[in-house]
Amino acid sequence: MTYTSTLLRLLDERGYIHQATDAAGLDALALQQIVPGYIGFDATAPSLHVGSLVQIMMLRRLQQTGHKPIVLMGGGTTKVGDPSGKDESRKLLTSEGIQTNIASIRQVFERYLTFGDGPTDAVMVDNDTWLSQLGYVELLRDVGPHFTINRMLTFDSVKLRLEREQPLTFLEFNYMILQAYDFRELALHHGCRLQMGGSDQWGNIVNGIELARRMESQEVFGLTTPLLTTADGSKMGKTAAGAVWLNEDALSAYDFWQYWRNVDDRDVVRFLKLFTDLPLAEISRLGALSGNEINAAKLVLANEVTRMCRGDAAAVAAAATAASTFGDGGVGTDLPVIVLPAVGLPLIDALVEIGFAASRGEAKRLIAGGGARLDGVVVTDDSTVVAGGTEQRLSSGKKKHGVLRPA
RNA sequence: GGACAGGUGGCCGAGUGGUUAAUGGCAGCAGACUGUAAAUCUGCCCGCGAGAGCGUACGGUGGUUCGAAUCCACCCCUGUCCA
Repeated sequence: MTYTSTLLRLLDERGYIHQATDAAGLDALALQQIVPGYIGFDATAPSLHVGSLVQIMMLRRLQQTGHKPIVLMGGGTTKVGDPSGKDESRKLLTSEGIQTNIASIRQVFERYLTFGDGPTDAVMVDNDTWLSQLGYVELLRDVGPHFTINRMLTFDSVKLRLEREQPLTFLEFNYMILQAYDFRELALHHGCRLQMGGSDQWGNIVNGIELARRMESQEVFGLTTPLLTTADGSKMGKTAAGAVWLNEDALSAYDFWQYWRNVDDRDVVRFLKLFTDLPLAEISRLGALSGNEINAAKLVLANEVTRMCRGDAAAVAAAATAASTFGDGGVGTDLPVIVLPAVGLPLIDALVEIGFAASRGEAKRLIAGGGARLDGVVVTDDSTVVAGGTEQRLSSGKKKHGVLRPA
């Protein structure tokens, strides 16, 4: 399908579109007016991770093409817990915890979007402000008639849980209703005409559209992104060390940069389109690189994404550290550092302290397996004590490096 | 409330009295090969301890036994069907 609006053309070219409820209608709307569009985000953790980055980028694209992004924080829905794609119930958080998380998450959005009061400035809203005001009886009366259980049972998020014979509580079952209510609320009070989200949110989005239509006679649209998996089929954003967090205090810029530097060859072009602002021509040039040369494209990817998410200085420092660490065996400024006492430090303790091993036993196994290195030299004796006095580079395998620095 | 089926290590899933810290798979870590990629192959994969070993662990609590994830009792939780 060819689009005429800059919004849909951009989204289409760069690979954001998976499904749309009425692509032609949305295209036409985007030509006529500023389209306020929203995406909902969890507030379950103090930081979002790379898994949410496509959605953040979608909002950025919306703003880039002259429309208005609405960031919906799920302060209220987080109290309930989204059953979509989860095979077990989520822990419930306290209100204070949720508010702290929202404040922390907002910092990242400020790097991607321009907030303010202008017509295309981004706004952030919290669905707790209206959800917590809802009365049960009123909700049943106003919203209840628009949902049938028959239909609700057909949604994948619900079906999956039932098929797997896993519990799905009434609380979670109601999640889709609350989420649908959000769309109706935003349509009513913010003129919102579009909800976007991952493909797993399709059911929720469609519900919201129907509810807005039935209650407000307002035509609104839905658009989903492909569920992003890495080329080897795993969900994006999880690595050894855990999730790839967007907030600086949750994951260092160096590790963040490394994540992008190490993506699968097959993902490079796709990621450049989705996660950077580089022109498509430049991206296809980079994508044409083959073999060893593709590493140049990965460098660009890591630099660009880190710059956008963490700022220029962080990106430059991370790149420099990587160049030094992998290039000439030096130590960059971004590597993790622990203090090396003058009397020295047992190698096992150093590995644990710097975080390369979770326990002393694990550290020993690492050493026994030939994975521990001091200044690039493999150490196989687990009783080794690192001598104090001089700075040394401690490594676990070839990729994880840290610095032991005399006090 | 009743009948039945279940609850095992991060996940899935074997195991129905002893050599079981518990088969296998996934995930993870390390090694080889490479390009800080993928695929493949190899080793490791509860904690403490230099080691012998010790401590914890199969929903919970008690019990039977020389010995229990495995048997018994009660309890908790989940599912399916019935009321």
